[in-house]
Amino acid sequence: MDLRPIDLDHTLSCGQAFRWRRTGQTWMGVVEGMSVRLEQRGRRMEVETELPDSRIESYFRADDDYESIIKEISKEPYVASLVRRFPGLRLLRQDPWECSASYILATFSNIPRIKGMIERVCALYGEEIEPGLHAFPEPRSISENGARAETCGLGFRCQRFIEFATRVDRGGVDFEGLKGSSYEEAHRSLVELEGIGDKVADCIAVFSLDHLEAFPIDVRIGRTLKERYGVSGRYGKVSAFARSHFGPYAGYSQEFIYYAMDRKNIGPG
DNA sequence: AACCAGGTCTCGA
DNA sequence: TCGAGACCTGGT
Repeated sequence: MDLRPIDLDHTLSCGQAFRWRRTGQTWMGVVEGMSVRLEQRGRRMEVETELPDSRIESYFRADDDYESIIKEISKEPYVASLVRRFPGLRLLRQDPWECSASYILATFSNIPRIKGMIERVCALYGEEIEPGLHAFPEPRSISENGARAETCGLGFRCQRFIEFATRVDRGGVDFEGLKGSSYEEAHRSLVELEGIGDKVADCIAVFSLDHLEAFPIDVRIGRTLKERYGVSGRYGKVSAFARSHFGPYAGYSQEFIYYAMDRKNIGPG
């Protein structure tokens, strides 16, 4: 697929999505309930799936003007250096329901465990589309049999997860409306929901609702902002600084920064 | 084998 | 409105 530039390793392992797995040179995942295999080919990728190309292009945000976004966020010197280090890192356009449910589970945990929780939920509730490969479940499967979720090791997130699935199943979350509204409105509506606070709301906004100015601030991003820019304090204040400092595509900047921190802990690659 | 984690909620002041 | 504590438990 001529989606340039794209770097699959950067894009799929930077922490925005939890279910992609790399085996050898192949990345495997599930998009819209269909299995997808991807391989890097220079600055493009090869795609193997039954999903129409248009859906893959949408998932990888091919409609973004990547070059001009990179140019825009590169006005900030630190981000400019990261853009050079990690060319082809792209934001994804995830399904809002899957994204919300996943980030509700991601609360106060760590990535290996988050992946484990999500995989157990998929194995229990999701359709098996290939041997050993499950789709992300529909909200209804969860709401219909919430009790079984207790076997998934979700801890205190379990109740929130079931309640959220039930609400979505009943049409109680208007994702399309949230896409259409402003970032501020979307954020305000999302934090009303049980289990969704400022940070998770921003993850949902930027990773699935096309609000690219959303800038999720977790503890580590927070530390970086304090050390590098001297900003700290309440979420709303730091968030306002980040959106103003990094600009209309702050969400892209955030992903580069987050990935760079992650790399530092693992070691240079 | 302790320790810690992509935060959120609930309290008092 | 704001800051401090509690919080399930899997993965390392």
